[in-house]
Order: sequence, then structure tokens, then C-alpha cells
Amino acid sequence: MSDIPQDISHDQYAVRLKKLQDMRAAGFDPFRANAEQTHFSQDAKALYVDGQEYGPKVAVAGRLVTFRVQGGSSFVKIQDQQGQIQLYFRRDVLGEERYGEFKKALDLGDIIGATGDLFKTKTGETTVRVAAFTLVSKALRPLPEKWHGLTDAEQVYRQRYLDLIVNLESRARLMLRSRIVASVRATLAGRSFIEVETPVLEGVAGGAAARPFVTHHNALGADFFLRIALELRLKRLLVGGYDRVFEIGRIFRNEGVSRKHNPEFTMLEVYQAYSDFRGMMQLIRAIFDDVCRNVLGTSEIKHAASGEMINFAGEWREARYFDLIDAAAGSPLSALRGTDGYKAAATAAAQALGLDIHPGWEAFEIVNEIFSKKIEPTLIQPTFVTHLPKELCPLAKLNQQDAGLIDVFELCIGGMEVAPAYSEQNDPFVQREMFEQQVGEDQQKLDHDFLLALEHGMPPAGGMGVGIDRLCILLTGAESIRDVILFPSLRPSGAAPQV
RNA sequence: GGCUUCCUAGCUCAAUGGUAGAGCAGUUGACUCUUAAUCAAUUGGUUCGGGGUUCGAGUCCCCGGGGAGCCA
Repeated sequence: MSDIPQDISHDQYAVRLKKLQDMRAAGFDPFRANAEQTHFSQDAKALYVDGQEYGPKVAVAGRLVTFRVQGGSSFVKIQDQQGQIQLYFRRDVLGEERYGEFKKALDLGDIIGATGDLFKTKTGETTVRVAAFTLVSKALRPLPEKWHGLTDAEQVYRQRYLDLIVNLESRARLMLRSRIVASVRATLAGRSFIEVETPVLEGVAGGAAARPFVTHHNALGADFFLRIALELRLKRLLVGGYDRVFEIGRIFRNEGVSRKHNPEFTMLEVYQAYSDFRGMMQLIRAIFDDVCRNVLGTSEIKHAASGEMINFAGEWREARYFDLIDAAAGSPLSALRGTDGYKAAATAAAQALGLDIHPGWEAFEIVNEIFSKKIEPTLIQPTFVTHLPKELCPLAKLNQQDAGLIDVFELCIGGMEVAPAYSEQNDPFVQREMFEQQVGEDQQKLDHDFLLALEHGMPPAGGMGVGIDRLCILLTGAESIRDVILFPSLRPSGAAPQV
């Protein structure tokens, strides 16, 4: 190219910048303030009726993702929120000058708008015969490779927008997440639940056992914790007379990062007065039934890790915690509960299963290690694990027959804990005692205001937490939590890619 | 936090310790129904950063950065 002072043909940024500057010099704005879009790509294609020569006129807009020029006629594809649509450019339609601009000025990755009539090509693809087009927004940087897409995990997460443009599975999976969350909301709204928003910044981070993030409020001169659960706020609303409440919100736990853990994640917590953990079983079934029917269109999902098909239809298995423990241990370990020999027997059973036991652990912790390492991973089909030992959750009602147990379930699917639910503790005396046992000497961690609220009377209620990210892993067949979170937490990196 | 492993052109990947290559993208040209379009020609590198060993390092060693997997 003789008018380029030095050879920039190797530098895609420079080539695009040059085109952009040429356009500006010709009085054209390469970053338009608006553009016409009468239809999304798939909606437009649906307008074409087979047999007609030309369908209606449409204006579509999107990113240029394939570019096939062949002399005086060219096919390109643009991509919008719904997918792709093919555009057909012809010299004899557009005229020599405009057609030349199309070939010269546009690059893969540019965002363009085009209007024209719909027709069907010889190969049967519904296409827009372009009568007019506009460069709407110039892309200065090239797209990742069209066939392999973007595979570098780091770039996928740090530059998710590129992943979304180029990797259709990512685009579909993350869109599916939106629809799953919308479906969950609809199920709850249909049952008279009220959606609320409660504080992220808390003076006491309660409702779960997890290390919180600490932050600081300058004007108040006070440290705050980012919430680790929604529970204690939502229960205050039960006291306040909101009988059915839920929140879908971000919570934060200052712990490790793994395939199953992101430091910030989304939790649904739902509370229903005058219900209990059995009522929550109905509710979670309804949530799954609606998602299967309205979003997935199937009640069978392939479990990514094992390849097994998970079936959400039919009865879900119900199993008592200690029945599972005894089966795994191969002995009636639970019969020793509360006796002096329990801890030794639990230790022996755990070691026989090849588990490492920390010397400081209580008996219930050893037993729960058996559960989380040896039982939970095997629970692929939906299973309600019920009647857990009371030490595992201080916020649940004690079982009427056995005060060492609590009226709860943990729903396990795909080897993961997906949703715990309780008959909620509403006795302020028992609640205070359970809290004090949990926090020990550290009265700072006691949420006195919550206990005060309970003293005003909280209706009996069923409550449930659903890890939305895990739910999405399950329902989208993802292998990692990072694949269902748009921007997963990463170490802050150095500079963005340099020019 | 520990162990293992990865980082090479815009992207996807090659390269026994011995001249850093290919495909796509880009550039130039041909081509009026293409589907990863095709054909011809062609540009492009601080091999993540720093240090070391060596006649010679993308490759081996050390330190640092980032990612992934397993463990805690």
C-alpha cells in the first residue's frame, strides 16, 4: 500500500487505526452514537417464509464475525445477542463506490448495521440482501482465531467479552444461567414470596461459619464485614411480618479458590413462615420442575464429572444422615452417639476408610469428614439427606424425638451439596445457647441484635439456601464454577495488553 | 498455603541444547451464491520478566509474575 509511509501490514492494530483515520478524514464517524436495529438476527430470519422470493425488509446490527469476499459478491455474517445472520453484499446492488468501501473499510470484529430484504441462498441459508450498510463501531483489535476460538483459560476469564464473542458454548452457558435465575425468581414469585435486598456490609458476619472479608467505612470510622450469608437479615423480616421472603444475593467468603469455590458467589435464601424443612422439599422440587420445563426442556442432565445421567423427575431419594454414615462405616457407628466410645469408634471408622483425622477434631467433625469425603461425592442422583447432628447447624430446630438431631435436609446432587434447608430455630433461649457454644469466648461474633429480634417472636418457618453457582454448574454441565460466573475472581494482573 | 504443570506471532499450536516454524487472522492480487470459501504471493517474534550454566538456551538451573490441576 503505497500511501502508508512505513510497512504496517504486519501490525493489525496499525492497519485498523489507519482505516479509522482515513474515515475520519473523509468526515465519517467510526463510532456512531446510534444505529437502526428493527430485529435481532433469529427474529429476522423467522420472518422469511419459504417459497417467496424476498421477505420483508429488516435492519440488523451486530459484530462482523465472518468475511468472505469473492470479487463482486460477498457473504459476511454478523452476530448479535441471538446469534448470527448472513448478509449478502453485491457490487451491482450497492454500486462501485459503496461496494469498494465495504471491502476496504470493514474488518472482522467491526460492528455494523445493515438493511435489506430477506431471501434464501442456494444452500438454503436465510440471508439479508444488503441495500445499505453503516460501520457503527470500529474494532481496533482483531478477534481471536475463528475456528479454535479462545482457549487460554486466563484470557477467557480476564477478557470474557472475547470469549463471549468467539466461543458459542460460553455464550450459551452463561445465557442459560440468566434464564435459570429468572426461572427461580418466577417460581418464588408465583408462590407469593417477596424479593428483598439486605445489607452486604455488616457489623457482624453471621449466619454461617466462614472467614469474612473486612472493609472500612471512612465517614463512620468503622470496619465492616462483607456478608457470609443472608440468613440473619431475612429472619428479621420474618419477625417483621414478611411471611415469605427471599433474596438472591452475592455473598463473600475469604477462603480458598477452586473448581467449586469462588470467593464471591450467589446465594438464594428463602424463608417461609408456617412451613418447615418438609415444606422446603416441596419448594425445591417446584424450583427444579420449573427450570426443567421452562428453561432446559428436559429433566435429565449429564453429570460432567461422572458421565452419569442425573434424573430430576420422579421421587427423590431421602436418606437419614446416620444411616448413610453407618453404611459407609460398615458398622452401627451411630448407635454410639453420645457415649464415651463414640469419638474413638468414629476415628477408627474414618481411618479404616483412609481419611486423615486432625487430632483436635470433635466426634461430629470426624463423622462429617466421612460424610463429605466418602458419601457426598457418591450422591449423584438427587438425594435429601436428613436428620443431621445438631452441631452442624446452630440455626435449626432440634428434632422432637432426638435432641441430638436437627430437622433439616441437605440436598445433594451430582456429588455436591446444592441446597441445605431447615426447620428454623425460633426459640431465643435455645438460639442463644447454640450461638454461645459456636462462638465460644468471642462474644464479638454474637449477633445480639438478631437475638433481640427473636425475643420479639419469629413465626415457625422453613428456610433454604441454594447455591446458585452450583445449581448452574449442575444444570449447564459445566466443569468449573468459573464457567458459570461471568468474571470469576483472579489475581489482579499487570497491565492490559499493550498497543 | 503446599505439590505438579503450563506461559512461543493478534489467536490456535510446532520446534533432541545447534538458523524460532505452521494454520487462521493481516497485507497485495484473482474471483458475482459462499459456509473454517478457494487460488497465488507476502509481512509479522523482548519465546511472561530477571539472573545463571554452556562455545551455544524457547529448551537445563535459580528467583519473580500469571494461569490450570491436585492437596490443605
